[in-house]
Amino acid sequence: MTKKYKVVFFGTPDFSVSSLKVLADHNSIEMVNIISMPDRPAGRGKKLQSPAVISFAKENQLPFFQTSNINKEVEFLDSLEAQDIDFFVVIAFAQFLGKRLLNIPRLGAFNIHTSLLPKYRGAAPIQYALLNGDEYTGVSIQKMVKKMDAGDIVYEHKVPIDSDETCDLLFKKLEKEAAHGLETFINNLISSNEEISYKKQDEENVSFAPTIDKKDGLIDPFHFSSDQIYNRFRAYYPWPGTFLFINENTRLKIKKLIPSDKEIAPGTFLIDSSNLYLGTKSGSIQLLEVQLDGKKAVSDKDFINTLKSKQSDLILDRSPYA
RNA sequence: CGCGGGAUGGAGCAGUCUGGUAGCUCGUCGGGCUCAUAACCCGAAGGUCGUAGGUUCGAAUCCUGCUCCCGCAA
Repeated sequence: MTKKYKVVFFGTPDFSVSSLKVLADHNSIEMVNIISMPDRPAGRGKKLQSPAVISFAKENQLPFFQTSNINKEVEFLDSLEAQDIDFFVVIAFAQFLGKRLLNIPRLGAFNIHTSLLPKYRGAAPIQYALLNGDEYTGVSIQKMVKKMDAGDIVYEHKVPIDSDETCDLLFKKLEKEAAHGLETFINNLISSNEEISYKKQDEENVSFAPTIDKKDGLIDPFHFSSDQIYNRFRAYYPWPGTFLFINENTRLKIKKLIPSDKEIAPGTFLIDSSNLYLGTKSGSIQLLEVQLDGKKAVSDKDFINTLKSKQSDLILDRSPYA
């Protein structure tokens, strides 16, 4: 009879579910527990909602545990320590694991990180790859140490980024790649009799990808070129999204845009038949789909129709850049 | 009970505060101009104003219930 590895999973959003599924379906793995954040009020109406990982656990009748700080759950840690856990898998958990926790599993805690470490340590590696216009990113699995995302690498895989790829698409792609990477790593671990090869991270080339702030979604045509804004748009789609203010403090969300060569004065709108452009520091951006608060997203054509019928001008509110 | 915006011809909107024959920019169809056009000119069709009820001589407009959509916040 083959040995069953006792595994504890840590994760929270949709993104974690594919990897959790790999573990749950693996016939050499026993899911000891699934740990996630507490239910939170979310959506319009603020109804309580479970993290995606917990919904999965419930549907599949797997044991789970929810807490806002796992390190403080003393009784729970006691019980884990008593269970001879083989390893942890951590993906998009949104909490740090303290020393005591990291010492529990026999083989270690393995974190799936969606960049090629040591590049983009931190919370938003996928967004930063897009923000910087990178042509590829990847999936790394590192054996966790106390320092964030700084552990030795046990698996890595390069993933190309399409030049027009947006964050939502890249997330989906990397969710699959992450799950595939986890599966590969686990199968190697088992078939090699736990001979894991570790690669140290090159501390010279570390970079960070800190949490995205909502107000970073403001488009700044005075300081950024059309390509930079386009990268920002791709990185922040759909969250937090990119936006700017028109007329007087009216927020205009940009749902779709592409860079353009048209040279227009920075911060100036140009309506050319049914196309809408905004001049940037270099080149311009063409707005293809926009949305006003409380309204549905509309095409450039529809937006222009309304402006024409109201005979109102479209001017950029410059106050956010002052 | 988290806060707020919206529903008007096929599309996007104005009109609602201060009730009185429904308008704009497009699209569609027909005609004209043109070598030609997604351009320009002329004309036409198309709406019981989300839904149910109430107030009124009269409701898109005021009041109440309901349904659906969206932004914020998480």
